[in-house]
Amino acid sequence: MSKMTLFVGIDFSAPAPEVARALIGVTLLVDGVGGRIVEVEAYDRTEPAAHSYGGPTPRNFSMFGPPGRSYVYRSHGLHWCLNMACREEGHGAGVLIRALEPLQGLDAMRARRGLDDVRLLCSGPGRLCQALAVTRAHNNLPLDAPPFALIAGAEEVEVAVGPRIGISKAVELPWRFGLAGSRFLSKPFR
DNA sequence: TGTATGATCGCCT
DNA sequence: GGCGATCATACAG
Repeated sequence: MSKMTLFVGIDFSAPAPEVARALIGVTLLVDGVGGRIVEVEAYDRTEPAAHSYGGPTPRNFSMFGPPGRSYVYRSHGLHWCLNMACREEGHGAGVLIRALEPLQGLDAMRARRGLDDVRLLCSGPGRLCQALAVTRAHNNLPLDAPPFALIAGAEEVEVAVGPRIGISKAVELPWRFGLAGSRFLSKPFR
């Protein structure tokens, strides 16, 4: 495994579901603001719910570049969503970051979100990007260099698994992963 | 607690 | 021209 793809103990050249599971409990910061990752989803080119399904396009090209880079896209015309590219270069896979447990920069996040409730600051892919001020400017950047920072979790975590949310194809794949029992999930696991 | 709906943009067919 | 890897609000039960 290359040095470019291995940091915080995560090999981003591994398959998306493996990377997704490994990311639970890792702390993600953007310009020093962020928290612990509590919910993610895996996507892969071989499966029709993925943006990379069908090959590279102007929107999704960063999922086909080196693993360990960001893929940021706009959802429904108003929200930004953050992914981490994985698998080997050229494959087209990623992990969608769906929820964080806010830890650092609470005031900045509250101001950007326009609300006080910590539980609502980062409990959803669009919400978290608003709280961390992630936009198209953050697309296709290495995740182990500023403004991004990834910090390994200190303790073992129990990971819950279930079907992905908000998609209409490949609904049956159990590719949503979360920190079991966390109050900061976008939706509880059953 | 849940279902429905509008906002609003860019990519893909 | 249609359709989202969404969110906040509005209303029903």
